[in-house]
Amino acid sequence: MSKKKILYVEDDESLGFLTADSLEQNYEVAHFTNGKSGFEAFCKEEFDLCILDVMLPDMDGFEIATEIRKRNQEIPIIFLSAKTMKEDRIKGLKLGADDYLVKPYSMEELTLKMEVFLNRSQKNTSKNLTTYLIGSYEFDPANYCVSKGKEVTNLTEREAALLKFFLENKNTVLKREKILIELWGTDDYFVGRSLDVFISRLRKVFKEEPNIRIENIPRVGFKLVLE
Amino acid sequence: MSKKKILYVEDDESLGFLTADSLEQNYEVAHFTNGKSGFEAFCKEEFDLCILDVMLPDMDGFEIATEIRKRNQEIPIIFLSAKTMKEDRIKGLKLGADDYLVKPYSMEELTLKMEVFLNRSQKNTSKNLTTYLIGSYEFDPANYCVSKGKEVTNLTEREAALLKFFLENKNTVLKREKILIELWGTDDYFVGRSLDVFISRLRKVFKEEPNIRIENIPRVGFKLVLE
DNA sequence: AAGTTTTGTTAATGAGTTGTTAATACGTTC
DNA sequence: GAACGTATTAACAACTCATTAACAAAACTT
Repeated sequence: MSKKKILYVEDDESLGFLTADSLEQNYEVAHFTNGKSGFEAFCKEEFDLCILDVMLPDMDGFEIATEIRKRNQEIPIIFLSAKTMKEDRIKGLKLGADDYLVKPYSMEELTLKMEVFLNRSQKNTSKNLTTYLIGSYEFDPANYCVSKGKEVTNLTEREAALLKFFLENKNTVLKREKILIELWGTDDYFVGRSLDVFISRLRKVFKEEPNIRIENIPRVGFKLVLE
Repeated sequence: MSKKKILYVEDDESLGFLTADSLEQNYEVAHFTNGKSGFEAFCKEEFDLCILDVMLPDMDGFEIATEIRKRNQEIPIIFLSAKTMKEDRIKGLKLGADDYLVKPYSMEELTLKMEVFLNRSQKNTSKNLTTYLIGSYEFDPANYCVSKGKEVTNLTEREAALLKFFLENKNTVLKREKILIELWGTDDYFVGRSLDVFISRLRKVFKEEPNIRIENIPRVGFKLVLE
């Protein structure tokens, strides 16, 4: 099945490129950094879903949405906004947006919403896995628990999300910022420290099995090593 | 390139042996006639692709696939089924099958699909689009590591950057200045000495292989020589 | 050949990062 | 609003790595 085409208009450089990069794993992403070029792209090509930042140079997200809706009543539109402002939210939904995400949002949150609208039944199949085997442990991401024989350890939501992310990328280095944007939606000193705390907790869960390791690459990130 | 290993589980005698025979021209085939032994083989050996009949004694194709997916999210799985039943097809795909063939299928059809997945997974594994071969070592710049067989050495960020720069310019002289400006952004006495320290460390990584050398051209720079 | 500069290597240093545990804040449920 | 579970922040210990230092070896200079 071919990748869905996403129109993504976002002018914030760091957030935009990181998000686009992350989305490109599962979608074909056309990323524009100003309203006008984004809208022009919409007119030229066929997309499956639009993600629009509200505040943009040239032409704001609402204007783009208005024009898009004149031409296509079906295509899902998701707004992104730094503001929580209720009026914005309502304005967006009135224009025919399908959903609204307030920054900072996590990639997890975003892709989840996207999936709902694209209603992809057989998505990245490994993500629908019931359980993962990790050494002699079994991890059930839906139920937030890790078991070894009869021994069951409950994980918290974040612990489970982090572990799942590692498993989807096992044996490869995940950069700190990538993890943070994916799961927390931002990347600052404090969420960074939070990540370290969760890493520590996950290590504790698997401490008995020395061939399950979360290795640190200083100043870069972490790698889940399974041998 | 060595032959790809195929796990093939099919209980129908005449079809199974004929197919296995035919596949053996191009692949290394492990053929099992019941679910349990097929799955056990999967656990013991490393395969490149699985072909599973749905209806099998002991353990059906879906069960095998479920267990396989817990252990390996990447390996392509192709189901074979006598039934056209849509539910079966969907069930299979949900379990993470990559394709589905309805019997009777032609060998041509089967090998075609196999090739698609084998090529794809080959590309996928090299999604670290640049993994360099250095003698009997393999360097993965995205993962900051050098491996020789099962032995894996983690490099630091700087070591990896330097090694990558050398590999991009192997067998050519890199001026000190150029390396320093490229990687450190400046060129003074102290960063120069730092470079020398890193050169020394990289040499240590490859010290066992005498035909991997970082040669010094006095007052000019260094050259990575690979023979 | 003696003196000077450059490079090789190992070790010491220090800034910054990470590991870990505890304390606090937050949100939910009753 | 108390009790609970969780995420975040704080605090401090431990560690890592790039840099600097120190000294040895090699390469140039005169």
